[in-house]
Amino acid sequence: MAHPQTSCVLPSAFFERPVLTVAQELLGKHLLKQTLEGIRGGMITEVEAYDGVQDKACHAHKGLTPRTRVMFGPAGHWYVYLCYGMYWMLNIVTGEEGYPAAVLIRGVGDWNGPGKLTRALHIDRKLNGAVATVQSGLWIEDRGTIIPPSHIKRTPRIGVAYAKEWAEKPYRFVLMSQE
DNA sequence: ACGATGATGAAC
DNA sequence: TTCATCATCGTA
Repeated sequence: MAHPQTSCVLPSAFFERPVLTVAQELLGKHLLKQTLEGIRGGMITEVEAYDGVQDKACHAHKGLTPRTRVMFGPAGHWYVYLCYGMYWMLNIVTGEEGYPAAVLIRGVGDWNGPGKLTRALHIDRKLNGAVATVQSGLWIEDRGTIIPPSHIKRTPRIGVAYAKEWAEKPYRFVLMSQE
């Protein structure tokens, strides 16, 4: 049997698609960070989609501001912001340039929760606006894992009750654990 | 159930 | 310049 498929760094074209498509397909991919101790990371297990100015839960709902500028830019760049004064949230920009959308990475490997994984991987504002490449030190790889649609659970997003009807949309994707 | 903790955007 | 709000988490 042939050697298992080699790792492939996701190219920007992967992210230049509708945010719901990208969010779903990010499950099973590997988030990797270059640290002083070497390359660390794990499989992406939970994500949320934030979709344009019409999405009341999306920061870009307020329009183009200094904070949301990265989301209006080209796909494949990191959008990192501080939440509740303590936790860094990691997002990857998707879709066409000028259309503000991004995927929030909420679960990686054994880290459950968006603030825990950024703390573990030392991800902070220095990566805001950077491109997801090996050179930038934070990237995503396809290691050949196939995720059947039946292993993906869709639910409303977490912590966005203020978004009214948009809070109910099933924009959260969770990889169900398998034995 | 609640406090830590600071950036953000809007109001004044 | 002040204010309410906030895509969270650990402790109680």
